[in-house]
Amino acid sequence: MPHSPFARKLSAFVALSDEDLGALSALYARRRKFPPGRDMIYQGQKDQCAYIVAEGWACSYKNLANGSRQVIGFKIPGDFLGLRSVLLRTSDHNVEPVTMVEASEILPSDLLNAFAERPRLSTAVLWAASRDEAMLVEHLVGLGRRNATERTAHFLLEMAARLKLVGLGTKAGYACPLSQYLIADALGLSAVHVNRVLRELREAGLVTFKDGRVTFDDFDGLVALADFDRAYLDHDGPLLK
Amino acid sequence: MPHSPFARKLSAFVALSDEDLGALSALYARRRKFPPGRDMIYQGQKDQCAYIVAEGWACSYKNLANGSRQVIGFKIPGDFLGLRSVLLRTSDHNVEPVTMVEASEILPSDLLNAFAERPRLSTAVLWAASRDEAMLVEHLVGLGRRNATERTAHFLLEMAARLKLVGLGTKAGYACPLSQYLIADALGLSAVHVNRVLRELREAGLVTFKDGRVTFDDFDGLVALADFDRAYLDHDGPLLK
DNA sequence: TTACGGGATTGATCTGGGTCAATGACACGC
DNA sequence: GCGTGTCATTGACCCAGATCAATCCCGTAA
Repeated sequence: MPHSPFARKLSAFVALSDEDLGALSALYARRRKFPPGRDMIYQGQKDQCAYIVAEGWACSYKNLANGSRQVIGFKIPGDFLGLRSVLLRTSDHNVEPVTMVEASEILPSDLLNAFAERPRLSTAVLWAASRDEAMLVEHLVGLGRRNATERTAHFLLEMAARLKLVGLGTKAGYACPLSQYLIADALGLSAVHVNRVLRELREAGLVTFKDGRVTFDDFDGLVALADFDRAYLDHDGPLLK
Repeated sequence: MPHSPFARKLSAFVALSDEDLGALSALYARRRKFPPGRDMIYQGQKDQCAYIVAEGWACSYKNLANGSRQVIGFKIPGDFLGLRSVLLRTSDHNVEPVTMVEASEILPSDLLNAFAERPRLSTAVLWAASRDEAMLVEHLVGLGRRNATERTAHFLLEMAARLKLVGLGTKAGYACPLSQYLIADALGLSAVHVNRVLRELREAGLVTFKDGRVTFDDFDGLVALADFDRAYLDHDGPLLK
């Protein structure tokens, strides 16, 4: 089974036929590279393509009138990107490559045709979208009701769980290319305060964030502190067989 | 066209055939009532039904370990409810009726069958989910980067725009059954502070929130204060014809 | 008619996290 | 070898919004 990480992710939820898988891989024939420094998707842009990330990290964000910005989420290999922009026809956010990103481009028309012809594929993508939405909800809850420490701990754990699923991390830690500024924009904090919180977590012997790497010193302790429940990232076998 | 508000909403985006519409209305044969006081959906519940709200307001929320809670969003007539719970097979949140709610129950199996047989319906629901996600993103951005006043103003405007779409509000105002406690839990603030912010907005001649009613005294001024852009709630004609 | 309970309202006080400012530590292009 | 830019780090101080504590209003039940 020479499937892409994305195909593997979808198959875990909705059993896809060979035809479905064929239609899926036909979608992403065109592979593109995006160096950091220039956004892949711009807010307000119409008829935007969608992408499936193959390599690298990206982040989706929104700029506010008051000059600040809020990072909505980070995208890692296997993630779908820009689905909302395609369906709503105008992108409501920007996407910026954090590292060099390699992604397969999907034309809106191809995507909609595939949905029309391969209903299972459509359900599978709807599932993937639901999973993304669950992460969004967790993020929202964190911004609304968790303090800076819990929020940071939760964030580091969520990334660990997501990366582990695509083989880019273990319970011990993972490579993390994010600056403290980016993390601050994701967590609704200032970079200065993120720095302080990371120090606290390190001094408490919970996690170490250093030189582009997150190392868990006390995984269970961190889970307890963050009240982290990974249920929202899991699933237990295909819904449709 | 004796369509439900939900069918009308979907049709605005994806042109649905009579067969599609038939399949849609077959889905929600069973109408149920939910009085306030008992949740319609519980976190952790499996094999949850989905609902389409016909009457009343509900709110989805999550309880945290630290005792606080975060309201994810409010559901009004025409809204789909519990789609994520069906697709992920376990509900990650609670849904509580704010007023008496009337809703059509949809069995998970019926929903999945309808998706398999009516691809357009599936795409239409995916669109509705994207629209909900756009609201979620706006909410997240508000919690992360807007201050209490902007956040409150934005919230009141968003509800106005949504209610207007289903004929429950005008530019002048709308009936709003929410307590200040509920609004606080949605905005990540304390009820006391929501009260103060509402007073400020009233004294500034922008909006009045009183006796279960929101009245706009200076709509444009409020839009300016909140940096409100309703693009994320709009769409311009069917994507699929 | 009184008691009661859920909201709304306001004042007083406290604090988590922001802001400002300075200093290091590298990695680069020239 | 030397500027220059980006990120990390730390200290000093400040403020938006939380918390605590009353009071009020009003609908409902006994």
